[in-house]
Amino acid sequence: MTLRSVKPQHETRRRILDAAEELFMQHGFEGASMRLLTTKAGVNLAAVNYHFGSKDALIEAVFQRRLDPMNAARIATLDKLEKEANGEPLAPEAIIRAFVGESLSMIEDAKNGGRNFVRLLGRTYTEPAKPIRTLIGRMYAGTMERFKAAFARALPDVQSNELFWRMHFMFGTLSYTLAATDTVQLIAGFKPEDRHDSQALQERLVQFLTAGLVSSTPGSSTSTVRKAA
Amino acid sequence: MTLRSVKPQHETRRRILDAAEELFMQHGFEGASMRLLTTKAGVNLAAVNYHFGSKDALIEAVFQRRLDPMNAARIATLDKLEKEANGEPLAPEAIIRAFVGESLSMIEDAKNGGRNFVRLLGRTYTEPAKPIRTLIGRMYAGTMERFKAAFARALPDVQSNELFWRMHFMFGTLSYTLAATDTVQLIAGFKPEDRHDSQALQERLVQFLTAGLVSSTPGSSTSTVRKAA
DNA sequence: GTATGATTCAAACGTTCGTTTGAATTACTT
DNA sequence: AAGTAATTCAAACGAACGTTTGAATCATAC
Repeated sequence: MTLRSVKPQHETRRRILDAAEELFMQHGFEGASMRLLTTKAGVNLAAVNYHFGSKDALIEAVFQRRLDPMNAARIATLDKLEKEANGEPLAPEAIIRAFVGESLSMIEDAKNGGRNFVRLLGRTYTEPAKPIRTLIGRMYAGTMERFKAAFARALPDVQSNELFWRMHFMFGTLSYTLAATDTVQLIAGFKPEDRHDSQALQERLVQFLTAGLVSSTPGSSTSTVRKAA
Repeated sequence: MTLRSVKPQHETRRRILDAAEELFMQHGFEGASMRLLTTKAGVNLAAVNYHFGSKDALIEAVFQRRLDPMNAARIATLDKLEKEANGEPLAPEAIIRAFVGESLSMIEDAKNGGRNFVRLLGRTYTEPAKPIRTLIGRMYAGTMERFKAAFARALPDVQSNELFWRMHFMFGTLSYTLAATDTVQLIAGFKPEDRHDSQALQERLVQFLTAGLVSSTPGSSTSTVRKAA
């Protein structure tokens, strides 16, 4: 009847995706069972298989929903910056900001579940299961090539394999920051009020990453911090 | 008979620990089943419960075996450096080197399974299961306090909460580098020959981290890279 | 050699897993 | 209102999970 209000076509799908996002983040892919998941979503146990086919397909759908738009936004930002620059190479910091900003802004999006997803994403970079790694790699491939090219223009005196490693480090720092489980709280006395201030976090992160990415190559240039005490 | 040679007291325990180390790294804690694990170790299915009590206790034992000596070595290195410095604060790079060197040297230890463990460790930092996070946090607590104090002396003009975040970033970069699953290969065109050159990797990593850790605070000092294009 | 404790073994325990089934219900078209 | 497709539902499926059991085997002391 009219009691159950609007049923926007595929509400069940959305409910499942939201619940999966949160539970995969909290318990991992194997730890979040179908029964726990469907109960939290308020749907029947068989709904996942009906709408997605299998649990693996659900995992893929969870990433599809967020990752494709997120990477599209990253590339759009980069395109816009390069257009504004009129052929000049971008500042490394601007490129870094284009890459991490899209993730970090989702942290504040607690209402729409963006926070859940971004933490899930951070954890997934170190996921052992091969199909999931393949999935993530496939979804990121184009974006990574695009950003590597931008960095190569911005940092012409950093060699290609050197740049590869620095992007690797950048990726690691970001993913760990996103995942930010309570491990860090237990390890180093976490200050919860900082965590939600994504603007301050972004400034700290961008500063840290920029310094690391633009640092002079050890073997080449003049002043390095080496030598030490 | 004399056919089976020396049986050094607890060989079964060691075989189980080695197999667990590798399989936990490859498949995760839940993904590596007892049957798979005991088969690889060449022991009976019940051996884990007999020698360790439960699968959870085995997980804990896997970390105990490597983590305690590793952190002890980190602190010993730091003690030695500070003793040599005669009260002078250490160079930040030296502290970083003391921290990451102990992990990276294990990468080359393929024979004794050190590589397996260090990759397992990398992925465990983002492990969702609460008992495991608690375990890791407990095992790291003392070491982190010790290193935070050393960094605080080396970087007197970096505020405490600022320092916390930079150490957080450092931790993330290291753990991701250690985990270094094939994700990175799929994402960015991995060069396998680099991965095993742990010496070159350490130089790159130390350089990246040092630059990030000593970078000037945005709000305070004069020259920052900000502004950008 | 025989007794004692430690370890290994094959088999089974109960539980939970992801998935499937076929009927019941809902939504939509004519 | 009748008919058709889409969705939901309770129930069950076989498989795999971690763990337990009790007898068999081993090592070691007397």
